[in-house]
Amino acid sequence: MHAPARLGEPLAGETRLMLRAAQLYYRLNLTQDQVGERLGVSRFKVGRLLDRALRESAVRIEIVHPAARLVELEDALASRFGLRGAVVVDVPATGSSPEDELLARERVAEAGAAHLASLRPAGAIGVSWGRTMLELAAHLRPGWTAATEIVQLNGATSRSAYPTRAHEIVERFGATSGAAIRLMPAPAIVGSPELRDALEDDPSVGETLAAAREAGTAVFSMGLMGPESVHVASGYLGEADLAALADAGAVGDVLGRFLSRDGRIALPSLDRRTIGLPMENLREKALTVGLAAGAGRGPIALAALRAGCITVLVADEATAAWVLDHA
Amino acid sequence: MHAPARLGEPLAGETRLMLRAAQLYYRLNLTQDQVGERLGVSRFKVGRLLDRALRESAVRIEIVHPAARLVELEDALASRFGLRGAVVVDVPATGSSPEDELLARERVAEAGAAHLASLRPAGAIGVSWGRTMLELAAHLRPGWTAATEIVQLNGATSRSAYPTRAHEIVERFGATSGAAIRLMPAPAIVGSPELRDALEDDPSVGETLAAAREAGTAVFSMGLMGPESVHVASGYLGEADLAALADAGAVGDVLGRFLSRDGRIALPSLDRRTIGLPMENLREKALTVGLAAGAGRGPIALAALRAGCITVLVADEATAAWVLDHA
DNA sequence: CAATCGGTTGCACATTTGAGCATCGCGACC
DNA sequence: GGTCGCGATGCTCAAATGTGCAACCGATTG
Repeated sequence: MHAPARLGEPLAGETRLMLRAAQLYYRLNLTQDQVGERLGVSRFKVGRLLDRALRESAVRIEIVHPAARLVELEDALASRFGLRGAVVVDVPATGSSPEDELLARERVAEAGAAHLASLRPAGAIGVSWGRTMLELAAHLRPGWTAATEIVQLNGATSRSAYPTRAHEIVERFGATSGAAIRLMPAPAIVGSPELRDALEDDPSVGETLAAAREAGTAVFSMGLMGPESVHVASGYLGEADLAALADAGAVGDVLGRFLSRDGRIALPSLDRRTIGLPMENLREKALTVGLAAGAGRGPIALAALRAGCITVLVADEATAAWVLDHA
Repeated sequence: MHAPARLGEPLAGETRLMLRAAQLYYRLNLTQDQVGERLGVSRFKVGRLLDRALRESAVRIEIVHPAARLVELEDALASRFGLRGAVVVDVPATGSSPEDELLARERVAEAGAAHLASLRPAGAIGVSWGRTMLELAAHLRPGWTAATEIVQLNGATSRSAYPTRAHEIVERFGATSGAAIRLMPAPAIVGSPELRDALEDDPSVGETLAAAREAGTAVFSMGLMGPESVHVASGYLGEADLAALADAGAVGDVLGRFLSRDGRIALPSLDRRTIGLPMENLREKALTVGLAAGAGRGPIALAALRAGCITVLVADEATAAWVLDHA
């Protein structure tokens, strides 16, 4: 398109004029009028000269702020996946050591809390649990929303020594907003579909589940697939389930629902043993905030986006970049 | 002044907004109104955000055209020395081999011819001689000026086998413009002040000299000091004169007048033996175009500028840069 | 020599942007 | 609890800028 004046070519007078105009206009901040006066041409010509300079990219305008890349990623994510918004967080260290994971979680959770507050969600808000959610809850500031009810979205009562602390999360959401809370007194995953159905039919769980379906807003984090999943630590998943999930191509979970790369339920047999809001109900919500923090979350973030269950994604830079790279 | 957001700091929402505004405004060329609409803020706020982005240099506007540097040098020269104009020419090779010198001369002469034509000088035009002037004359296009008379500014009849070709230059100036010509039938430098005065008093030289004084415009090149000076080749300067000039700190010549670094006549005794327009008359002209082409011309160009005998300088990039560096 | 065509110029007018100013909200300090 | 001051906001109005259009210039061609 633009043939840059080769060095050694005689410089056309027009080009000289153009560059001089650009210097006066952009460096000295003169008006086009003043530039025209100094150069002895009309302001219209100056305007056209500047036009040309821009078109031929003789002047370059670039955004050099260190955070510009984050904003770019946010916009790219939002437009690529039709999101209502995206928040990409810069995390200093991007390794996968426990400390780095912790840091990423902190930063993403903090940004998630701030962004969630800025959205001022009303009515009922459903929340999941997990380390990132716990961190997010810790960052909520009193009065951040005027929501009426906080509902736990999926089962969490631990059967191991490692507590899920789901109640802490829900309580913190409630305490900071003044909303009523509704817990879900059930494990995340049980041994059989029949037991799952029985529990969900029981009012203790069923009423919470109904409220979860009604909530207009959902906030959840994305979990890794593998031995480091919280579901393993919490005792919901055993070796056999893990192996079956791996065979089925699961990449991680959302509300205890394990997804494969393409965003489908990876292992329906397991899904039928999972207690909590089903995928299809999550998809229907007006506002769903999904958090992905830490190394290896790219695949599940992408899967969740493909599943269409996210309207606002909050992620660290590496995860965001991975998602866009592989979309 | 501006503390760039350190990586790892939580990114203030304001900054996000600022960067987003900058992206939309500068990259997508939306109006501030449209940006405001998309970002949900007033156009005034957008304006202020963009202001801030500019002040904090989060956006950088730079002129990247390869010739931009030339224009910068031109402007710097013009303002530093109060010139009416300056033309700096890009010369591909900037060594000091004979071929490089030739190339520099060609390019500067070509640019000088073009610029001279664009100035449309009227009335009488005085010209000097030399290799650069010969080249310049060759580049003059018919009808380049409506001048009435072309006057040779200094003596040139050669006493060696190496001709000065001054008449060719003057004739070419005349032929391309239709102006009458006036040659100066005298050597550049003679053996004694008395002979100089006698020649200048003789009508043959005196009338041309008078016309030279009257001319409103002068065009001349700058010569090197040393054994490679055209005055040595033409036989005007001997070993003794060269040594004396060197002792006196001469750096080059203008119209056969050798100057020291500060722009003064380096060796008055030699100057009194030089035939042609004196420095003080050159200074009085409304328009004087001085050409400096080739390695080592920096010092004489600077000296001539300091002498105040140049209103338009035409030089190669290296010379221009040298002058500004040492001014 | 007239006709025509592409490209450039300046202009009137609409849009966009900037500057100064009154107002508002909020926190600090009496 | 009042009020003072500061920063942020939005407004009006003027300046600056972009756009479509008609006139014009110079070159080419029938």
